[in-house]
Amino acid sequence: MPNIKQSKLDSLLRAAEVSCSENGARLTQRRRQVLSALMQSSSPLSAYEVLDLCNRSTASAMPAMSVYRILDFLEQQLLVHRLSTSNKYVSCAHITCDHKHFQTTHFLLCEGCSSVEEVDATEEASEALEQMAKTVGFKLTTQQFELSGVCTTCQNSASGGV
Amino acid sequence: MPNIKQSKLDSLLRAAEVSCSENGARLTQRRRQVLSALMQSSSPLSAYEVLDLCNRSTASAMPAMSVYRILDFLEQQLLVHRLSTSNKYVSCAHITCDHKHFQTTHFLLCEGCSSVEEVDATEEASEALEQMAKTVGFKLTTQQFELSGVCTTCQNSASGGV
DNA sequence: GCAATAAATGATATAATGTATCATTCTGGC
DNA sequence: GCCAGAATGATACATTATATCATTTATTGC
Repeated sequence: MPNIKQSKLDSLLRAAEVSCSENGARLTQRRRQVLSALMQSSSPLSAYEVLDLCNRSTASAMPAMSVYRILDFLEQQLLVHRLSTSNKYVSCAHITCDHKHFQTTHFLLCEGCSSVEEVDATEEASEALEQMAKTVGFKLTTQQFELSGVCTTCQNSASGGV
Repeated sequence: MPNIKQSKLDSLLRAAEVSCSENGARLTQRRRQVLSALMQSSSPLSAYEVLDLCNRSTASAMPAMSVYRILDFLEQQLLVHRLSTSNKYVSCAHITCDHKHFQTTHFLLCEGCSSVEEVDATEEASEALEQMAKTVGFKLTTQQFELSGVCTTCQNSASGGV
């Protein structure tokens, strides 16, 4: 059961297709299948979870190898992000808008419902972190972090969401 | 070849032993062996890298299972930290001092030499990040991040260190 | 349209990583 | 020494990831 409307999914996939072709890449059937699985999930998925979903929705079994290859591709196309703390994948929240990725996107991971919120780094946070790193001589090369917390919904439903 | 002096290693291990006994835990031979391997490494090690090191230094082969168990133990004792982005382990930088861990320790990971610097979060950084999360309704539960960058040494040796 | 070429996927094997389970050994308290 | 619990050994297996080569599918130049 999709967590998003079909119409929404369609428009996302169309936008993804456009985005690919602008890069001279193709959003093939298989790639669309993988991307679609991620888009319909409310939480990040591991490569094998994606695989299972894909193999549930169609008759022709996809090999694990393909999933890894396709996830790599989608990540390069910035259609999908890899969360390194959990080693899972989420579809990018900015596929339909003109949002630019300057290595300054943070991911807020809800411990209750496993949902992910993709937010831009604030100027203050970036500077404070850079400053902090500087005190030990470090120069940050990325401003893309994964922060654990609790989302609004789960804060309200004190139990911790479902 | 150890990257630290034997005397330094000894004092670290002694401090670790004291720390354990204060918690009613024991730093056994095996645990000491694992911890020692991490202490002597200048960069984080995966569980299997630790295993290899342990099995190189002694005749009696340690099973992988033990390494995982022992790493869990050492992590609980705060003698070792697990880096979730790389799924590797580093020995704590504050074993010999009275440093407290309040979930506010950041890890700066050098892309050049893979070294790790353990730093306390600054007030500014913590607040800025909390504020950022707040804008989307998130409440952070931890302030322990892993930031990629380049350390002083590697910045100077432009090649990227070795 | 069609061959040549490149891109993408399939298929298989295998490497690497992590966990479950039960047996055995070690340790401290009595 | 004996016992209970902690720690480790040993084995099997589950999960995750990659290497490699064959096959299919698309693209390009003609």
